[in-house]
Amino acid sequence: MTSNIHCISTMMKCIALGAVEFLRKPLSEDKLRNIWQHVVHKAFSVGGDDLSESLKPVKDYVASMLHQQLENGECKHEDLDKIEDASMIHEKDHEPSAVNNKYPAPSTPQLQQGGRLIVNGDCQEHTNCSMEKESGEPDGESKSVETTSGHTIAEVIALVGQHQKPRETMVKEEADSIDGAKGERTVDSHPQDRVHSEDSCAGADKPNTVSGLHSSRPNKANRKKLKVDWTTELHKKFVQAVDQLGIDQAIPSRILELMKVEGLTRQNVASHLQKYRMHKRHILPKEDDPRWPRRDQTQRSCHPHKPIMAFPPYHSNPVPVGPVYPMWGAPHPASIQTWGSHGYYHPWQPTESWQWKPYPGVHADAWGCPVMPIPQGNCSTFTQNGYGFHCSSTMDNRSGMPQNSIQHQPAEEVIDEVVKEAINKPWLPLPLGLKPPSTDSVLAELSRQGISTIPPRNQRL
DNA sequence: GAAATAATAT
DNA sequence: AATATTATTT
Repeated sequence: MTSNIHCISTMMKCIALGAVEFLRKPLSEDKLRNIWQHVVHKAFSVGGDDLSESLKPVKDYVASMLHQQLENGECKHEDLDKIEDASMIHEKDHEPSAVNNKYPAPSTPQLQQGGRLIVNGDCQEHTNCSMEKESGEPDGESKSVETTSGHTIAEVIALVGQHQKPRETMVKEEADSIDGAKGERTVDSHPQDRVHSEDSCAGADKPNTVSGLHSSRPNKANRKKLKVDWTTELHKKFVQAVDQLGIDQAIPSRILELMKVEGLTRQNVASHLQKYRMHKRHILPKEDDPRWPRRDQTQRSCHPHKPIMAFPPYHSNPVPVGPVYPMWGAPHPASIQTWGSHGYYHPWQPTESWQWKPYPGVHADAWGCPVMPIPQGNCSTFTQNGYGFHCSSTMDNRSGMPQNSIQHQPAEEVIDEVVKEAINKPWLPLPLGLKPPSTDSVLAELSRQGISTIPPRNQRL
C-alpha cells in the first residue's frame, strides 16, 4: 500500500486489512529497494506450502534468472561465491552486518505509538522448509511435489546448477519422478520446451490418443491419472461432436462416442463440457465484441480507495521473459492451425472464439507485478526533478488508473534498477528496518485504541 | 445404480 | 483458468 496518508491509525488499518506494507509517498528508491529485497527473500524463505500465490511468480522468475546467468556463464566465479553465501542465508539468518546500514529503512507502521515500539521480536518469516520428507509411497498418490515451490533458494540454485552440467541427470530425474507427463512447470525457464502432445510425437501418428494417455502398456505403476490436455485438435473434435449432436443431445457420453478419442473418459468430456457451456453462456448473451478473453471493466473502476501497487515491468529490463503469444501461436510449427482461422469450423457457428490460455507468463495479479499497463510513450524523461514521474496525464487514459495513485512514484528506470538488483542479487543481506508485517500487534493496538471493528478482508477500504 | 449436472477442489 | 473430483440430481 502506498499513500501519503499520515494517519497512523489508517496505516494500521491497512496492515490489519492485509496490506503487507504501508509505504508513504513519495516512494523513494530506498524504499523500493528495501521492499523488493524483502519480496525476493520471502519468496525463497517461506516453505512451499505457505508460499503465497503471489510470491511464486517472483520465485520462479528469480530462479529462471539465476538459471540463465549460469548458463551464460556470466557469473561463473565471482558470483558463485556469492551463491554459496546464499546457501548460508538460512543457517545464520540474521547477520546485522554493517552493510545493512547502507539502506536506510523505510517505515512500516510497525506501531511506534506513544513511544512504545511493538516489535515482534522473533525471526520473522524464515520458516525454512525442511525438505518435506513425505516418504512418498512407492506407488500411491504421493502428491507430486511441485518442482517449483518448496525449495529454498539454495535448493533452487542447486537445481539450476544441475542444468549447466549434468543435464542428463536432470532430464532423467524429471522423467521418472514425474512420469514424463505434464510436469508442473519446472525451475527451468523455457516454457517453449514444453512439448505438446502432437508436436512431440514425431509425426502426426496416433492421432486418436489423448496426450500422454497412450502409455503403451498398462505400465504397472500407472500412477497418476494424467491430466487431459485439451489441445486445439481435441477441442475441435469436441466441438464438432457437440455440434453434430445438437444442444439437446450433447451429453458427455455421446460426445465421447463421436469424438472417438482413445483414452478419453466420459468424465473428461463432462468436465470439458461444463466449461464449454459456461463460456457459451457468458459469451453468447452479449453479442458486442464477443472476443473471449474480454477485458473486464471491473478492474478499471476508478475507485479511489483501491490501493494500487505499481511495479516494475518484469519484462522490461534484465531479461526479456520472452515473446508472448497466444498459446498455439508462433513457437509451435506443428500447430499453426490457429484458432483465429474462422471457417475452419462450421462457419455458421458463432465462431468459437474462446481462445484459451491467452497470454502465458503474465501474472497481473501477482504481488509486485505490473498492475497497470506499461506506458509506451517516453514518459521516462522525468528524472530531472528528483523522483519526478508526472506522466500521469499521458498514460492514465489508457490505464484507467486514478491519477493520484500513480504520482509520486520513482522514475521508471529507478524502479527497474531496484528490482533488478533485488532479483539479480538475492544473496544481498536483508536490509534492516522493514519488519515483517505483524498483523497481530497491529490488531492489538487498534483494539487498544478502541477500534475493534475491522471489516473483513478482501473488502475495499 | 449410472449418467448428467452442479459444486468444489487442486 | 483449466481440469479433476466430489456431491447432487435425474
